[in-house]
Amino acid sequence: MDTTKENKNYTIDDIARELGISKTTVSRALSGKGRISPATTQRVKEFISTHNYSPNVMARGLAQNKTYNIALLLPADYGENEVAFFREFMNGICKTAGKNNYDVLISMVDGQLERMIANHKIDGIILSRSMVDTSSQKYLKETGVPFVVVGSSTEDGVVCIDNSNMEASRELTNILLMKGMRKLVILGGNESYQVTQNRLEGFMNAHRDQKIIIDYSRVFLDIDSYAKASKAVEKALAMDADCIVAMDDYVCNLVLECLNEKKIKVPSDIKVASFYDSKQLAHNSPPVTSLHFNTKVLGENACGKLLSMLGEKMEESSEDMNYQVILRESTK
Amino acid sequence: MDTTKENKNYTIDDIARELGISKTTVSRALSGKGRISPATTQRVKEFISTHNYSPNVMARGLAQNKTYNIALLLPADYGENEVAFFREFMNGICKTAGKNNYDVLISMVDGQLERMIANHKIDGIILSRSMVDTSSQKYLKETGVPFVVVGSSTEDGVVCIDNSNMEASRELTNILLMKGMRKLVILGGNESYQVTQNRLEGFMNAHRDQKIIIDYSRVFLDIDSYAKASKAVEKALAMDADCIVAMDDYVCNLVLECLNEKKIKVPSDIKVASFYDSKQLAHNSPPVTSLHFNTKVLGENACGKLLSMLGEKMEESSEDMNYQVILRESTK
DNA sequence: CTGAAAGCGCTTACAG
DNA sequence: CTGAAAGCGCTTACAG
Repeated sequence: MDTTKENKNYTIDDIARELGISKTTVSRALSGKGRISPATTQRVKEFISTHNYSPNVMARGLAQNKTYNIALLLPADYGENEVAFFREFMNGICKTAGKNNYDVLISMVDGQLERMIANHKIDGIILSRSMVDTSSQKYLKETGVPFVVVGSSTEDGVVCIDNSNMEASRELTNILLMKGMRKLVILGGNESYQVTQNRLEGFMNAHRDQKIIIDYSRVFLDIDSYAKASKAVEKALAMDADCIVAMDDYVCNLVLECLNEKKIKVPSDIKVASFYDSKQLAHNSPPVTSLHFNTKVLGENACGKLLSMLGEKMEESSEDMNYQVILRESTK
Repeated sequence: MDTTKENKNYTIDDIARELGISKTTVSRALSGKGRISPATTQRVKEFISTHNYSPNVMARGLAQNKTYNIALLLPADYGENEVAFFREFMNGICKTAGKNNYDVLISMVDGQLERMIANHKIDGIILSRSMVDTSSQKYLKETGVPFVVVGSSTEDGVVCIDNSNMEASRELTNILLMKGMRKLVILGGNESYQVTQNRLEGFMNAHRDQKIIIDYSRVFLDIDSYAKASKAVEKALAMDADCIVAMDDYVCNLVLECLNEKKIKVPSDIKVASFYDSKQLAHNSPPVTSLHFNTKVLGENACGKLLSMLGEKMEESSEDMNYQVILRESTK
């Protein structure tokens, strides 16, 4: 047995020859398809591990009409606050892709995805948040390349994956209610967004869970300016709410500014919580209770979903829970 | 002529058959290798464009023993201020990769790169800044896969690409000198870093360009704390410098803090410039004059370099200039 | 449980 | 200028 570094790139033919069996058998021992005697399988496995063989994925791809690549479509110019999102998201995707022997191609310039498809370089696509305009989804449907979109889609027949906004919001709301708060007011952004609906639904469901009656007079949507936030906050104060729940960090920051302006103290005068975390909220004084979503897990889930669409059987349940409630001083 | 959407995936065989020529000829007409009559070439080109043919890159790869993929090695956990860097960098890489019909695979989890290499999925690698520990470079050298590193390397025989720190610093310094400043003081970080040396060299060269004598009493390196910055700033003030040049934004921020603390006004009492820009500097009051590097161009250059190592003939000069001097109020 | 053979869609000596 | 044929390294009916 030679201990020198193996530099030769073994092929399946080499193995067959060295082991005195056919390459069909080698192939099957490697893939686990078809019945092969345990003994032969064993011999093959040993050979490949001592000789450091690894199959040529390009060749396998050609034979199987697969590439073992997926594309991740990224916006070319995402903003500062999304940047952390995309890094973690990519990280999660890479992780589960790698586990399943897939690689991730990135596409962030015009025409790149089209080229990948034309060149047969990918088996599937992940459309990241904010890349999901309807026309590109229509285009993708036409090409027939499987894809998942992160977020929500209005197109039908499109597979979406997102943070579990409803469940998470429900959980945070439940916790607030269990802490004894009874009069929660909720402020959110664009009413037509799916995410707004989901978060609101979670909020409502929690009230139902605890048999607490709530009506829409405590719901303020389409908050997209300081002025609107200010009005909503005034109403909340007027109705003597004990906590203001913001659907996202943007709205929450508006709320905090309003309260600050009006010299209302958090949490002594009124409590505050957010359905979406951000560094600012964590470092606010006082720090704000909020939901924290694990974007890496979101990436893992998105990739897992896509791979199973590609016929891969995923090992673990690929739908890990990806949120947690972080209780901070603002609801003390 | 059918106007229906072409769904069939044409192969080179189909084209050959339809056109009544051999697939050898089709292949050559497509690749431009070997002599083919202009007429046949024309016919083939027409056919492929009307029938929307694009070659199967996996198959071509197998035949040529190439993949038309490059890997981009990214740190899994880069910090906040690097995040913008990596996005732009990736953008540049994608752009020139795409132009040359290459795709870029991302690798940010352990073992992923090794797998890509073992699986024959890449032709070359770009090691991004802060991924350049010596051991991985040694490993890569062993594998024989071509790679470029961004930044500087101490390993020999390694191809590096970086911002043109020397040239850029020289230019900014020259501009300051031409504005009439005569006593510049420079503060920089870790002396052993290549980048520090390059920036210092540019600073010195500019003085030489203008026949201005300068000695090392005006150079303060290894500034890595407020205390050290403060001492250097005091000395600068004591020697009546008219401008403090910081080698990077971190050092520059220290300088600004010191000046602020000492109630020294910029630019009326002393001017300030930085060899590396950041948002903070741009939004400082007053905004700080600095060099701005175009990271996207850096990415394009890195990719161009790698592709030419892979035997691709690059179209444009792939070594675009990637910096510019931004004059702001701090040197008014 | 195993093999011979055809095939995946290209490229490229070699021969004309 | 063009083609027939072998080959890239795998997989997979088909046959035993």
